[in-house]
Amino acid sequence: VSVQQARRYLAEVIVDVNARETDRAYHYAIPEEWRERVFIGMRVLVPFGPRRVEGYIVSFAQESETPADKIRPILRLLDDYPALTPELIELSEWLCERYLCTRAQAVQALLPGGMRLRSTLVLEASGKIPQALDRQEREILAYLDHQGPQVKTELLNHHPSWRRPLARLLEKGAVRERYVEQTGVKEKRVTYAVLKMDKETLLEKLDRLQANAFKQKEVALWLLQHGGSARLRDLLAATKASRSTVAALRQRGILELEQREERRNPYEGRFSGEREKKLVLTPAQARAYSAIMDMLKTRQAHTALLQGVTGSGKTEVYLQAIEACVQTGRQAIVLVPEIALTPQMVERFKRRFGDEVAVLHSRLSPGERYDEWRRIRRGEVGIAVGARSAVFAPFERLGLIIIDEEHELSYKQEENPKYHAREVAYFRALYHGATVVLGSATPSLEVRFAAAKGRISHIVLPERVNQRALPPVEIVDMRAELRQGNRSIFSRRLYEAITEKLARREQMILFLNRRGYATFILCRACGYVARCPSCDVSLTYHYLNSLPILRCHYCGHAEEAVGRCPECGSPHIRNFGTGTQKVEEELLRQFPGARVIRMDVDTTATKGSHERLLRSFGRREGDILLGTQMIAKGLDFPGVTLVGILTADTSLNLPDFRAAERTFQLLTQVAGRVGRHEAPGEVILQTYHPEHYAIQDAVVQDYERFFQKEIQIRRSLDYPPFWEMTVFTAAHELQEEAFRLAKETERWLRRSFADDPDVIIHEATAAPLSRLQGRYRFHQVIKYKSYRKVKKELLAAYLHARAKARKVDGMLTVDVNAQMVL
DNA sequence: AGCACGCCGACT
DNA sequence: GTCGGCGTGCTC
Repeated sequence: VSVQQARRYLAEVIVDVNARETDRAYHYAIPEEWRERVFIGMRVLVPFGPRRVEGYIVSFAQESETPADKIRPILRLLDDYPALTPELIELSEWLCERYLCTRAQAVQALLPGGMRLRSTLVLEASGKIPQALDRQEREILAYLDHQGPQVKTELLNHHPSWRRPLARLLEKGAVRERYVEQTGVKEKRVTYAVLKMDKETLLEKLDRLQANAFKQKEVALWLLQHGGSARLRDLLAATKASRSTVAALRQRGILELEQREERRNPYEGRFSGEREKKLVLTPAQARAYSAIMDMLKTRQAHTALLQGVTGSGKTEVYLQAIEACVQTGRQAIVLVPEIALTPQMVERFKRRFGDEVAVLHSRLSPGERYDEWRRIRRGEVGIAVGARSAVFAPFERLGLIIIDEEHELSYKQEENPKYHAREVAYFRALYHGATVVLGSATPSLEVRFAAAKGRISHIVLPERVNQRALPPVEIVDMRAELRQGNRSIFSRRLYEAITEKLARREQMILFLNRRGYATFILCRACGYVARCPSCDVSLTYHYLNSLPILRCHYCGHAEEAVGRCPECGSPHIRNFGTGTQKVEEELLRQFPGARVIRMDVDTTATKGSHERLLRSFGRREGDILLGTQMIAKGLDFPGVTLVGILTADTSLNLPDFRAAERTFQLLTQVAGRVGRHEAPGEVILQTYHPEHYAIQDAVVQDYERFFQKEIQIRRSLDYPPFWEMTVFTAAHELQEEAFRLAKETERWLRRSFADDPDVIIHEATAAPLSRLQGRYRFHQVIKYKSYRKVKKELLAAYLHARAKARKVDGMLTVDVNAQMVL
């Protein structure tokens, strides 16, 4: 240690500047007085050109190639502990290589967003006024005097012409620049009042107080009753005392005020009681459990697919494996799709493990998130449950990573770094010798294929815990309905079922994968369809506070809906397709008195609304839960006896190679919401493609049959899992330019991989979403057998094409191991 | 990515 | 002459 300490002269620092040009370590001097307190992985504030930015120490050095006069000292340590562990530093490096992102982006993904430092340069009048000032200089000074200090970049954005006169004012000293660092979330500190003497001394001392010091006595006794220390706020509230009373007690040395750190606990006061007991495992569960135990015990990296139908008790296996893992002093991460991270799911973990589990999800405040993260970082908890980014939970003795609903697309991040949580889990498992368990009723083709090839273990839970058969699924051919004159959203069969369930006061779930009112609007006179002005999609009809508006689901553009066709003026303009809003309206019309709870992005936008709606349905305050994707997963309501899938085809018609897989998974998932308890359930599935294999196989819940068919298609069309796919996307305001950029990428790739049989380079083509936010989009797809063999060339192609795109004001992005091609 | 600098055509 | 737009280069 002492040798290392002695050598801490220079720190190699990654700066939080997201640019290729600055994507490397910079050397900074470590001020002498910090040499004992500086560690690898710490966040620091450093000068960077004319700016100050956040940086991360990735190593120490004694000497540097950089001339000594260029090396500047670290300005500040941002934490008193290293935010990044050595493993996370390595992981950030791996993320860059794997997903072709910058180091700054990689590190940002690893840390809770709220803790990032934001530095702004603020201008203020110095009060010193030189004599010779021109008109503009006087104007700026007057502005600053009047409006107070201004953020420099904002000021110059509003008044670009002020750049030069401002520079002169700075030189003359009439205006000052000052850096303001917003440190991001910090520990929450709360003032406590603490008694400074024992009971006897206190009572004695109180006796000797003046007779009229009622309040002081009251406060001191209250504090004594409450264990000698309490939050100052609580004390003042309870005793109705004022600060001056407390100050008087302080003066007499009776109590002292202390700043204490306080945890922002999102589950304050809940789950503190008795822990839920383990359930008795079924023989199949016990076999799964012991298979996982065997892998854990080796302390070597292992992966297993845990495949079990909905209701087969995967979660109980997870819980017991986690418990065993934690008992041996190792830690566990559980990933759940954000959409399935419902209160029900969190409660299950909290009831079992109480405060031993840290929960990370998007509905926490930045402060709560930071505190949960720090409990993990300090090793105070052994378990982290969360969505995708929880895979970065900074544990140092990781033993087990569970990815539930492994097939979910949300495990792939859509922004840089475009990582897949499963791949990050593999990296971490290798580092720690940990076990990865991938759980699903409908595994992704990649994972199921890996199990078939023996690359990962395959554990199967063949039946439901309660031995209840899966609910019968009935297909309704909507084409036949139409032929027989039923133009309603509800088939006659579904209509009857809803009527019957309502009469019996049973609950039901209706699923529709589309929000809004109508999917598009069309003029029957001239064929005009309302489209987004900046994206290549039709606008969706919504009601916002009972006002009809047209909205783009991709960029958020909204416009008022008019009763006449803007092209030909015809009044015969009407809605086609159906969204959740319209279904809700139809339900209320056709089933008067039915209580409908609608759940989609529009009704769950505000904090807590998601939980509120679910709880309300759980308390049977609604008969029908109508919703999109978000009701497909993780929900468990004993009273539900009917699931209606209004159109099973929406996802089937997506122009993506995973359309069939997605459809099968979604239908199986939704059907699984019913009949988990005593009441038998049924599922009614409406479709225009009853003969499609994804639908046929979902109806009988035959994953294996689906897998066999789909894997053959993937093989014959050269899709994953046989090839990995990387997609370059070129975007430009002009269609020709976007195409040219994609073509340029294609050309470069073809030159790099001449006739490599392990690489397939596709022709540049228009993206299915051919225009987005005002830019035309073209794809360039490349497939390969081994990333290791192509990564250098991929990076070169990317940098080349990106540089070209820059020059013409275009965009070029890359998605390594793309999961979706839209 | 920011930010400053410096060049150059368009104005008072 | 100066103003304002934009390309270029640097950041330990």
